[in-house]
Amino acid sequence: MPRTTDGDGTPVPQRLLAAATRLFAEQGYDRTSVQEIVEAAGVTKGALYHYFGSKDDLLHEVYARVLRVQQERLDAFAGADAPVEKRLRDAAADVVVTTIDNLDDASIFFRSMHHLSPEKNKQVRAERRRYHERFRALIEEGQREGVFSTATPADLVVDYHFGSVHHLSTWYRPDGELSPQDLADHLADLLLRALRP
Amino acid sequence: MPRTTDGDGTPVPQRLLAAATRLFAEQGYDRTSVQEIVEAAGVTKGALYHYFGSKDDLLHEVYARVLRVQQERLDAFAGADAPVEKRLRDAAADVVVTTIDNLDDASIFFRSMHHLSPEKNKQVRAERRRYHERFRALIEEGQREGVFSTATPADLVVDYHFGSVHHLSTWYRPDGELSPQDLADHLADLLLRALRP
DNA sequence: TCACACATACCGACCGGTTAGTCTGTCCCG
DNA sequence: CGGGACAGACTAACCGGTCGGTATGTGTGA
Repeated sequence: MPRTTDGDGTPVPQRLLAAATRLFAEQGYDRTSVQEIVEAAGVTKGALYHYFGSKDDLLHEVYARVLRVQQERLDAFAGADAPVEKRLRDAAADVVVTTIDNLDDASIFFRSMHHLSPEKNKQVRAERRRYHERFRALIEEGQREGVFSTATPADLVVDYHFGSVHHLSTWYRPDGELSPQDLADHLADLLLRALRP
Repeated sequence: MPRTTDGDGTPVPQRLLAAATRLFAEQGYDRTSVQEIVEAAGVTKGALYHYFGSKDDLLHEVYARVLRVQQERLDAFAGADAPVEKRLRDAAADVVVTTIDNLDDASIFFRSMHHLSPEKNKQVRAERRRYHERFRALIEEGQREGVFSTATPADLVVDYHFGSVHHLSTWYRPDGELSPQDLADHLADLLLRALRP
């Protein structure tokens, strides 16, 4: 039997990624030592450097995974067959729900991006931009149709909305009385209300 | 002549604080060494530890300064003699302008808060809450008067707005075509539009 | 079917370098 | 001449990453 899955059923690379995600979110990238990560995953440094090129590489993998998932979901909502108000509302609410579902990823995202090497940072920013642009296109579509106000430039509206989404990890408490879906509905509502002509 | 001001006219503690602020914002708290700070301020470690108890202490001072300034400004705007819509709009726009004026402080704030020791973190959160509550009271006042919609709970609206304000340091580029005041007007407008009954 | 060759997965000691913080001493002002 | 304001050498603790080594599995040719 290959060691890759021993002890626990999940393969070692995934276990390392999961441990790193949790620890990065809890203590920050710089404050998490490679030693801590491998201990949490039940392996040693040899295993980590067998699968990943560097600690930085590990962080990059976390980002790549999140970005991939979010882009896929946005594309699905934005490309649906429905009026633009509904598509925007659904997309805006969905990003809130999935962000809450992965609050660890979110806090890593907005706190640790500058720890990535310049080239990887550039790569992440490029993917991030693609995401924003898809969202912006949705708003511009509604503005052309006349269902959204043109008082504010679309890209500003996008940054306004995502600013608060990114900050969810700072103030949202899962044990509060507001369910993720309720919160998502409220935030999407705020966006749509701000866009009323 | 006391050494306290030599070389440059500004006192050593302030020079240390200014250097630390810039470096923390540029590279993050953990990636900035005490050695770098003292070199940038033109002194040595002896001076730093003469005035500050620890590196953590230095970060806390940065926070304290920002919070004090922002609270004062908010109190002034919120307590003015004007209809609540105008007071909220002015306060919402002002926080954007002053945040842009001190983008370094802002990026430290939202990236490095978790580096503070638990007790200092608690202290900062408490002051932060006071600030949010003053802002929320303004919204609730308008809701009672019937000039703001009650569709969304006031504290959610506050978090929505400040989420994007905190994220200004991520995406706002001072060399862009949008002046700080223009941007502030747009963001305040988005808030007020979302609150229309 | 057995033996040999090789690859993969992982261990853990180790290294060069960095860091926050300390401590002793010096200088200068009142 | 006493004490505040620093200088700067020093230390003890880590940290990311490397590397030689081992155990297990897999493919292949006779």
